[in-house]
Amino acid sequence: MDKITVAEARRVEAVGRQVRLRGWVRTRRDSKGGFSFIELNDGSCQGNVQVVAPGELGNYETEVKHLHTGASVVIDGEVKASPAKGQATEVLASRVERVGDADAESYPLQKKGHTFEFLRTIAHLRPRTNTFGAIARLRNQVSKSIHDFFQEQGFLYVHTPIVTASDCEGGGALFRVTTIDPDSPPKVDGKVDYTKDFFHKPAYLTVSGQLQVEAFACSMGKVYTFGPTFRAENSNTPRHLAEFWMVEPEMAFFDLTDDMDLAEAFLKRIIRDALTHCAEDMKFFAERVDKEVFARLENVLNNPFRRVPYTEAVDILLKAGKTWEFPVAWGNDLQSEHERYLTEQHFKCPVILYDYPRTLKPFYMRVNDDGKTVRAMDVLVPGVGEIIGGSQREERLDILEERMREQGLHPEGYAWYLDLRRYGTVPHAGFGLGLERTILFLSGMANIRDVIPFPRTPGSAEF
RNA sequence: UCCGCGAUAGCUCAAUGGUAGAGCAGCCGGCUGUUAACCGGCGGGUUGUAGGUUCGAGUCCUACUCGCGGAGCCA
Repeated sequence: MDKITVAEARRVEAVGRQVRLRGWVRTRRDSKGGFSFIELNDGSCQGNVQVVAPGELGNYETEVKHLHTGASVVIDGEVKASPAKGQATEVLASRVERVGDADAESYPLQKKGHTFEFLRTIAHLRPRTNTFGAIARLRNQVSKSIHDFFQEQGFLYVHTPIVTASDCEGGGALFRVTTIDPDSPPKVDGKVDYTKDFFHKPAYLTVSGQLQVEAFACSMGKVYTFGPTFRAENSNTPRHLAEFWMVEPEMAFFDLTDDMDLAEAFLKRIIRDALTHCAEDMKFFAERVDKEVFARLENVLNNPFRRVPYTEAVDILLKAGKTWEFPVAWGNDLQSEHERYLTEQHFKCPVILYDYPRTLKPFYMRVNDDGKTVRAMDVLVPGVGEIIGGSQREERLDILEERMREQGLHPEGYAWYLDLRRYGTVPHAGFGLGLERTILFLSGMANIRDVIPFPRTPGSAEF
């Protein structure tokens, strides 16, 4: 008697084996011929295994015929080739143990489909559905691909801090971390005295591990960080979360071209792995979620990413003969409508835009010789828009300080970061990829709240 | 944060300002190596909240709450 998964039991090689299966009932169909069919799922794969429960079972009338959707069971039996259409194998049960019943009157999941909006209100039960099981497995695969890709290339995984005491990229997008009693905060000169706080200064949840991971790139060479990231922006859209996962590689002695090469290879690896290792789930997405998903992924996989300077992109947009909701002009940031036009209609393939105006990008991006642009790059893909943002970093101390002042930042607050340029500075580059947006792209799911187990958005931190 | 749409049974949705319904799910029965099974019966409602207009409001008006879509910000 081997304990096996539903995924194993569904394979024809399992025929003839005596096995034990553990899982949850998806549906039950009774036959007056004196037996029942139980669709069993244990999360190991998209499909269920059909269990045939004969009427001779001692608990057939008392328990088996009353197994509801959602009940947990242990099944002992023999895997057999299925005589009927719909599945290659089935399990003839010699024992069915009901472990935990699920009251049919109150259990919210039904055999039939539910809207994603409704499932969001029962986020603790939705992994028991086809779609969210598939998402969970895909998320796992993408996480594994991220580690595999970088580890195989000799990258070092660095754990950057979740709590940061430096107010990195400016103002209001940060969650404050404090142990101060909000009802009676210590005060000095009428303002809250953060020197009395846990860290003796204001502290926040990280918005990016980039600055810290640069420190390790400038000593270990090729490194990456992969973890949760927090934004307190009041964005209520299908593409934003207050808590999300981001992978950020950072490489010493890399220029912007090296950075683009890596980003392109990385994205293609993630897609290839998903198609190879999540084939059944990807097929489910193509059939039930987004019919275009394979075409879109093949397009990205099989085309070189078109690399276009920002200045050229602006020219293309100006000559497109279209009326834009937001004006196109050199120095203006590109809007969603512009990015989508470039990747979906003009080039019809993935596009990497680079060399953006210095006024549009953060202080740490390297200034080009023209003095007007910086070595920034954004990867745009059809169907989603921007999926990766990166840059070659400014390694020259004097220019970096100048850029900080230009953007109203105080170099004194970044002493440790400036030390990386003061002592043994090197050209280096990196990028960031949002995990959830990648899952949206891969699955064709429409709402980012449905590709993370427990979404956190403005006004919502349930579960 | 701005603009738009919505909220009715457990779920998905109907209902000219005039007695709140259907399908699915559930329960009971029937039938069947079934496949989102099928057939019959039964139970199920403070129509998001608070006001207002009206003889009469699920329906019209106001505010609020929540959800969704678009935009901004961004990953």
